[in-house]
Amino acid sequence: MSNFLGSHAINMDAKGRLAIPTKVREELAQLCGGRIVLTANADEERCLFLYPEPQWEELRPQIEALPNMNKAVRRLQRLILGNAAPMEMDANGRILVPPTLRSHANLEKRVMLIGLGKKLELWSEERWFAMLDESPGDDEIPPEMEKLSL
Amino acid sequence: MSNFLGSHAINMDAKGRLAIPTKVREELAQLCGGRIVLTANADEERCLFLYPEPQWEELRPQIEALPNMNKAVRRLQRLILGNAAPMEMDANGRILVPPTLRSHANLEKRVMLIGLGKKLELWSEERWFAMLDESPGDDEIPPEMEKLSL
DNA sequence: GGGAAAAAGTGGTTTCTAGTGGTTATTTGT
DNA sequence: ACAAATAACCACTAGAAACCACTTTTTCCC
Repeated sequence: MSNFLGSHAINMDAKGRLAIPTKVREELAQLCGGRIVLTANADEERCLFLYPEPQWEELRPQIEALPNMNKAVRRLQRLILGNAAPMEMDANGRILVPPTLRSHANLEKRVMLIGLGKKLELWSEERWFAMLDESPGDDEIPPEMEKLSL
Repeated sequence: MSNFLGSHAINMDAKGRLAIPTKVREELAQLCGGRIVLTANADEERCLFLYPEPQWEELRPQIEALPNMNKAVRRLQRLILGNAAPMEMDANGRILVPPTLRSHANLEKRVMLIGLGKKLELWSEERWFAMLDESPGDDEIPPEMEKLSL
């Protein structure tokens, strides 16, 4: 089972190629033979999701099946399905980020790759740290989270 | 069962290596073979958590399983999972603190290692003593705490 | 109480591999 | 068919991690 953790600062070169860190690369290799799906996220946060193919194939039907008379649902479908790009790493463990996705998440040279269990997130370094510095906001905290003992 | 207690003042060298005090080192060795997970904390307090692997593996699934359409949940997941770094001590009982975590907790040369039962906390010496001087704040006190008899 | 030995803390060095950039080949579109 | 853009391949460099050596402190024994 996939279990991505930790944050990695990586550089995108002039051609839009991203070198996946060795640790992550090895996990991806044995998990899905390097076949991944890159897509936009659903929220206002403007980062990219990177799913190993099996995890993606688990998620995709659920999103497709959502009843979409609701505007928020249509938006979610358009963002996640409409931006999905299947790809493989090259011989050096790099992926080529499509220009559309690059601009969606505002990726320039300095990029953060964040492991979140079953998936990874790609952030522009600037936005990642800006997000962390923000106040937690005043969304109500779900009871499952209240019960945690860290 | 782990039961870390007490505070230790330790020094970080120029490469970001932290020598774990012998007492703690021995506890970690027999508890988890020296395999630990270092991560950021979830609050505004800006210190690091140090979990023995078994304790971490108890906590991790709970955080991954949280329903994350909620913003506060996503933030928690990104902080705790997204900063988690599994590591082992080197031959001299030292750990290498990743630069990201170093700056998250503002760790420089002088660092405090605090035992809190199942986990340890890492603080910059400066922030540790500043926190102790602060007033307790005005969060409402949970009923479990009200019932304590110290 | 003093000295010696062992253990712990500290800093440096070397080696290897991951990351980076460039070059060539191939494919696609005009 | 030719040109441009994309993809695969190859080679080099810099940084990290493992290894090693030295200094300092503490403890035990004489």
